Amino acid sequence: MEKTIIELENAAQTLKLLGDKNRLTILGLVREGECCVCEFVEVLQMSQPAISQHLRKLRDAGIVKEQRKGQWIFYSLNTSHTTYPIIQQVLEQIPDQKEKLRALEDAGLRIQCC
Amino acid sequence: MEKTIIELENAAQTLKLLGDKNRLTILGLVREGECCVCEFVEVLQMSQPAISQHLRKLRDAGIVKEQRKGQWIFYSLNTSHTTYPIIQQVLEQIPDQKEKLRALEDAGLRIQCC
DNA sequence: TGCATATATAAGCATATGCTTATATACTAA
DNA sequence: TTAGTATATAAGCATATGCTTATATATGCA
Repeated sequence: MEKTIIELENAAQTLKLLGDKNRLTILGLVREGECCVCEFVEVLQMSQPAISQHLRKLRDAGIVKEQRKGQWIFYSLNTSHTTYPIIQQVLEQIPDQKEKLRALEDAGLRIQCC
Repeated sequence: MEKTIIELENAAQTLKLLGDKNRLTILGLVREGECCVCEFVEVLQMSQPAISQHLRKLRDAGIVKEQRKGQWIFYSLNTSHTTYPIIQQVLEQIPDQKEKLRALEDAGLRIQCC
């Protein structure tokens, strides 16, 4: 398997974005599959604009990509981005967020908007 | 091989520290072996207090450890720290800093103080 | 068309960050 | 003991960051 070396400056910029508890949780969530904004709002218990601003940073950096589906916009990991290997490695070393998504589903909040 | 999961909050704090070009370079350097402060100053072309402050953050977080040898203080990776696996994975994905250390040695600046 | 829902953007503000300069501390050697 | 070298700390400042509230935009549906 060939190794892609990520430029130090790009890596630093990406790591800076990962270095926030809320954004790291967002990435932990999309790791499980695409999520829409209202789900992040619910799981993180943050205001919608705050979530939106975090998502914008992640999207501007190419870490996540968005896809509109009618009324909703879904975010997912951008697996084809240069820094994806770093993201992947980092996410493998933190607790997964499956439980939070399950709780959301149990509360009927996942179906509600997706 | 057993997997150690790093708490999300700890991971975020560590990643925030890695998310700085200069600190990431410092870690790239100590990855090759212990280095003293003056070497960081030389390689990064930054002021001594600026380097010192970066080192303090890394040390306070447990990412690096220090060892005084006479007049000099050497820094190295703290391989026994909880977040070491993350550091290790990240460092494997960025360009190594061997060249810079070699240049330092060629300039006689490595021997000078170590 | 008009209203409700989902999301984005803008402006403002408190706090965090990363440097600078000045100074303190610790060690070495004359 | 005194001077020199290596490093740390403190204070100050400009800029970055992450929220808030208010508002704009886009879509779906009656």
